[in-house]
Parts: sequence; structure tokens; C-alpha cells
Amino acid sequence: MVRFQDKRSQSINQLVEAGLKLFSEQGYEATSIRSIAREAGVSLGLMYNYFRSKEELLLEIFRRGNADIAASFIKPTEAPQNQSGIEQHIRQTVRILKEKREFWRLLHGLRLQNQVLAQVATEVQQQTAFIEQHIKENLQEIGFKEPELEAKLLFAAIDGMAQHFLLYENYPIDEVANVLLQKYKPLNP
Amino acid sequence: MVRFQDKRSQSINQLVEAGLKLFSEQGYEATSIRSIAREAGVSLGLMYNYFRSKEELLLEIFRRGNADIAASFIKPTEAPQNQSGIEQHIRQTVRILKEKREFWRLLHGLRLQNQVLAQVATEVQQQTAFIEQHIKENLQEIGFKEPELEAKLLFAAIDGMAQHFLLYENYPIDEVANVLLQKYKPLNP
Amino acid sequence: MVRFQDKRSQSINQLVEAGLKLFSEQGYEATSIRSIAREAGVSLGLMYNYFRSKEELLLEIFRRGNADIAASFIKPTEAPQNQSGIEQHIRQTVRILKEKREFWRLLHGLRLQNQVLAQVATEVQQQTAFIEQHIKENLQEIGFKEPELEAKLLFAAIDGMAQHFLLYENYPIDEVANVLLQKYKPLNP
Amino acid sequence: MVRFQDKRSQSINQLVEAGLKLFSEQGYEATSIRSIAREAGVSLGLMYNYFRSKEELLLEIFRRGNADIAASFIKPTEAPQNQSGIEQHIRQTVRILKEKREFWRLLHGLRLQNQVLAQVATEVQQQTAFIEQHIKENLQEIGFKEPELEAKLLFAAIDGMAQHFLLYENYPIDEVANVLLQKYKPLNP
DNA sequence: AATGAATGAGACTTCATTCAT
DNA sequence: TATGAATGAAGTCTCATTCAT
Repeated sequence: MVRFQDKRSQSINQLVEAGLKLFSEQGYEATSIRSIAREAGVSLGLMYNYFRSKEELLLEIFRRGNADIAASFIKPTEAPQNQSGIEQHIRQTVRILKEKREFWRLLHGLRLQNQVLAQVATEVQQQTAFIEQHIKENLQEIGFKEPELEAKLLFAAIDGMAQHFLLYENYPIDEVANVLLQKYKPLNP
Repeated sequence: MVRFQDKRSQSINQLVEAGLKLFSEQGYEATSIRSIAREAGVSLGLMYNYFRSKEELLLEIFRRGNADIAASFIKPTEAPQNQSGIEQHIRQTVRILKEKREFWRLLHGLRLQNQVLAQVATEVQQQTAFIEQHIKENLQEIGFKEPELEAKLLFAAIDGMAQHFLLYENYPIDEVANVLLQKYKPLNP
Repeated sequence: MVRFQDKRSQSINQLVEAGLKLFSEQGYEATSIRSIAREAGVSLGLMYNYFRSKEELLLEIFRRGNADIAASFIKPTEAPQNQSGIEQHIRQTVRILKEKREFWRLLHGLRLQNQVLAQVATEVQQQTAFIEQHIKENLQEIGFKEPELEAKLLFAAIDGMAQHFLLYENYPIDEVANVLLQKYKPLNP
Repeated sequence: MVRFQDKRSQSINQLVEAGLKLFSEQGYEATSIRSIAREAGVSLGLMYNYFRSKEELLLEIFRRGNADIAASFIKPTEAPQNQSGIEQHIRQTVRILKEKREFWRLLHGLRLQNQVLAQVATEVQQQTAFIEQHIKENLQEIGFKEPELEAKLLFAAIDGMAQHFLLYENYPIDEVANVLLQKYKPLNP
């Protein structure tokens, strides 16, 4: 029983990973199920024992990716305690971007043009809203006026950095993030 | 003779417009030639009298969109003369974003699918580099240190704003842009 | 009136010639009407004033080609009078092969595989039978036994030579024809 | 596992056979994949599980046909030992023509359409050169002068016979071949 | 559970032909 | 007469999905 579970899990994991890799490299539409199965080392038919469709696989990839990220954000990171909330957020984002580059590429590549993502739209929106709220509170803490709009701006800046990081090889995201952080030092230290 | 030219141009325009609309809404791969022809109100095969392939149509859409944008940026806008270079750049970007929303959606949607864009990739990259350089010079003018990284950051912020504007209905881009501008007031007025 | 006739004839001639060239080079199916019109320097629509269809054009090409050849065979060539009938036939065939290479290529290329030629099948068959009969009589004249089968064989040899001449660049058809002629010298000079 | 192989082979064989039949009857270009699938009794898309393209199917047909013929020529036929090399060659050719009529039709039909055959052209040319060489040696053995040109002639005659056999129903190839053989009896018995 | 053979809808593209001018 | 824009059927090929083993 346990063995079955193991093999099952292993195949699923391989499929999810292969899907993530290929979807993020080539795009969702341009990637064939067959190539994913091949990359995963799993037969074509077996895939359909685990996922009802190509779309299901994409959704599962999203669910796992989002869960990973949420976990990463939530877990009490070993961040130095002298960091502000903003700094922690930005540094964490940069770290996760590097760690889960493929997933972010997929997400950013599809969010403007795929109907499939409509299915997880609410999840994504909630997450987005949560992040924005989080930023807003942190900005309020350090005395920013118009925290609502400031949060939108900072969120945009972070997202733009992420986009460029995903877009260009050798993008100096750490340096850019540092410059960004300079602008959000606590006003009353 | 003149009539032929007219009909020709009209059909091409309709195809380009339909392509822009559908590509930007659904993505390049997910949009069929048939649906473009239907949207353009012409027959299935007509596209191939004017474009060698689906990709050629995309390229023409890009060429026209880029030309439009370049014209918009270059033309001596009726901007008040008391605006700084940065302010002009941001305000122009926002204006063009609103005017050519569909085109920007297409551009941002395809940026990460580099397989599709192989042909326009260099053009886009040149444009990008040009914008960054432009920003950098403007930042230098108003006395920013580290203009290189500052330019990368500001570019990212603008790009992120654009991304969010394209992504969310009713995104208050003008207000967010105003907040952004506050941070780039000339240091020595 | 005469001028109209001239222009009309000229266009038709150009179309027939272009069709012959392209059909023989690329094959009937692989050649598009459009490319023929372009090669002929005639508009696409005009073609359909002269030929009801692609097939019609092919048939016209055949009619003209056959007529040419028939004329060539029939006309009292300036052949030396000391040649036997066989020699005249072979030498004429070789000459016409060289002169009308394109037409022969087309004919040989299509005769095994085109339904279209079914329409001229009877004509072709008559011509074939006529040639075979002609050869047979000439063989009888110079005393061959079994002239029926001998004619079939000689016809096959000539046809094979033609095939190889059409197939290979620099095929030494004159030399091969000479060797062939050696075997059909009149028995009683 | 074995079953899969069997089904695979069976489908491939059916496709190859159907392709041979239809290509040889109608020509390569004029034969649609759909009609081949129908003739083979399989679905439209199955061909593409085994062949990359229509042209690949043609190539496989050629490979198999050539292999068959090579095997036929090479195997120590039960030919009477008192036959000369020439006689063996001609008799074998006639026998194989009858046995593999469809394949020869295809081969002869495509020889002049060199666009299609680009890939097999070299193979065919090698085969041709080999046959010519073979004939030449046999002619030398029995004392022919000018064996080079004589070989070209005899090859042409055999090829012409083949062409006519493929072209006309009820062509008396055996009788014609006999007449041909009379002319190539060993000079010094 | 696992395989991969088989299916057929639908994609892009070509092209003979018609039609409006 | 002459043009070439426009049409749509049909071609090759891909691919998600189902099915028999």
C-alpha cells in the first residue's frame, strides 16, 4: 500500500516537475503532453491516470507552486531581527524569485493571456490582495502617508523588478533591490 | 487601380486589427487564423494573400504598434514646458498605455514566450535598452547618484505599473504615477 | 480587330510556354497557376479568359506539342536521301528530342501517373500505334523477320534512349543512337 | 509488449502497402494522406505515429522496394546454368517487373519528378550506375566492342521495354525479351 | 498500474477558381 | 480586355485524449 503510494507520488512529482520546466520554457500552448511525459520518464497513458487533462496538470502545478511560495513567506525565516517589515518582504521575494524562477516565469508568462488561469483567478487575486495589504501595513508602520497608493506603487516596483529578473539574464536584482530599499528606510529610526 | 489598393489596405488593416485584438486577449498560440478572419470579416484564406504566415501577421502588428509608439514618444507633445524629463516620460508612458492598451497587453504577454518572439526579440531589446538609457540620462540631469541602478529601478517601477494596469480593471494608474513622480522631483529646483 | 487577335495570341503563347516550362520542371501537381501567370507576365484573372482551368492549359500544351512533333516528322526533312527509313526515323527522333526536350520531359513524366492524360489517351495511343507501324514497315523493308516484335523492341529501345536522355545530363544520345543504327543496317545493301 | 510490436508492424505494413498502391496508380502529389489511411484501414493521423511526413512514407516504400529487388537479384536464382550473364539479367529483370509491377510503376513515374525524389535520387543513381556497370561487364565477357556505349544501349532497351510493359496492358514482354536476347547471344559459343 | 497504439478534431497553409471593378 | 482581391475546399500535420492489452 505504502509502496503504491510511493510510486504514484513519484510519477506525479516527475510529471509536475517536467510540466513546470517545459511550460515555463516553451509556453503552455506550445508544449505537448507527449513531451512532458517523455521528460518525466512516464508513459503517455499513465499521465491520464493522474491528471484528467493537460489543464489539470497546469492547475496542479499552480497549486503546488503557490503553496510553496505561501509556505516560504509564512515560515518564520531566519531573517535578522533588525530588518524592517518592508525589508523582510523584499528580501524574501528576491530569494523566492531565485529559488522558484521557473514557476515565476510560468506565472508571469501566462497571467496576461491564458484563460486557464481564470480558474485560479480568485486564489491569485486573494494572494495579491494579501500581499498588497501586507505591504500597506508595513508602510503605515514606518509612517508613510497615502499607504494605499504607496503600497500599489511599491508592489508594482517589486513586480517590475521580478519581471525584469525573469526577462534578462544576469539582471542585478540584488543591487536594484538595495536601491529600492534605500527609499523605504524607516523614517524614524 | 486605386480601388485595388484601397481594398487591399482595408483588408490588411482589418486583419491587423483583428489580430491585435485576439492575440492580446487570448495569446498568440491560442488564437486561430480562422477566428482572426472571422473577426476581421474576411475569408479564411485572405490572410495569406498579404502575409506569408501567422507569424508574419504578428510581426506586422508589432511593426505598426512600435511605429505608433515611437511616433507618440517622439512628437513634441503639447506637454507643459515646466515638466522634467522624468515627468514627461512617465506621463507619456501612461498616456500611451491607455491609448494602446491592446498592443501593450500583447507585448507584455509575449515578452516571456521568447520562442514566439525570436524575430522581434532584437527589436524589443533595442527599444528596451533605449528607454533605460533615456531614463538614466534624465536621472543624471536631476542629480541622482548611481544613475545606472536607479534607472533600472525606475524602469522596473514603471513596467510594474504598466503590468498591473494591464492586468486589473480600474487600476488607478494616474494616482500611482503621481506618487511615483513625487519621488523623482528634481533635487535642486 | 487584328490587334486584339495579336495580343490574345501573344498572351496565350506566353501562357503555354510558361506552363510547359514549369510543368516539365516541377511536375503538373506541384506547379501553381499563379506561378505560371507570373512566369508568363500575365495576370491571374486573364488566364481564365483563355483557359477554363489548369487542366485545359495542360491539354492545350499537349495539343500544341503533339502537333509540333507530328509536323516535324511529316515534313520532308532535308535528310540525305541515302538514309534508310529506320535511320531517318531514329535521327529525326533524336533531333526532335533535343529540340523539344521540355515537352518530352513533361510527356514522359506524366504518362505513367496522370489521370488528366486520360483525356488525350486516344490521341497518344494513335500516335504510338502509328509510330510502331511505321517502324514495322521500315523493318520489313530491310528484311527483318518477326517485324511485329522487332518493331516493339526497337520502339522500346528508342523510348529507353529518350528516357535516359531526359533523365541524365550529358547523355551521349548521338553515340548511343549510332550504335543502335549499326544493328539496323539494311541486310541487303 | 510483443502485442504492441505486432500491432505496430501490421499498421506500418498496411500503410506502406496502401501507399505503394495509390502512389503508383495516381502519383505521389495527387495522392492524399487521407486516401492512404482509408485504403490501409486506419485512422487519418496514425501515419504520423510511424512516419514523420508523407515524404518519409515514400522513402520507406522505396527502401523496402529496393531491398526486395536487391534480394531478388542477388539470390542465386534457380536459373539454368547454361544462361549467359546477359540472359540472366534480362530474364531476372522481366521476372521482377512482373512480380513488383506496382513498385516499378512508382519508380518510373517519379524518376522525372526530381523535386520529389531529392532524397532518394542518389540511391537511385547508384543503383542505376551499378546496373549499367553490370551490363557492361557481361557484354565485355561475350566479346562486344565498345562495351560502354553498348551497355548504355542495352540498358536503354531494357528500360524501354519495362516502360512499355508498365504502360500498356497485355504488353508481350516475354516475346520482346526473346527477340532482344537473340541479339546478345555469345559471339563465340 | 502501466503501456503506447489509435483516433479524429482542428490547426496552419495552399491553391484553383470566381468576382468586382 | 484585364486586374488582382477574395473565396473556401482540401491538403498536410499536430496533438489531446481514449482504448485495448
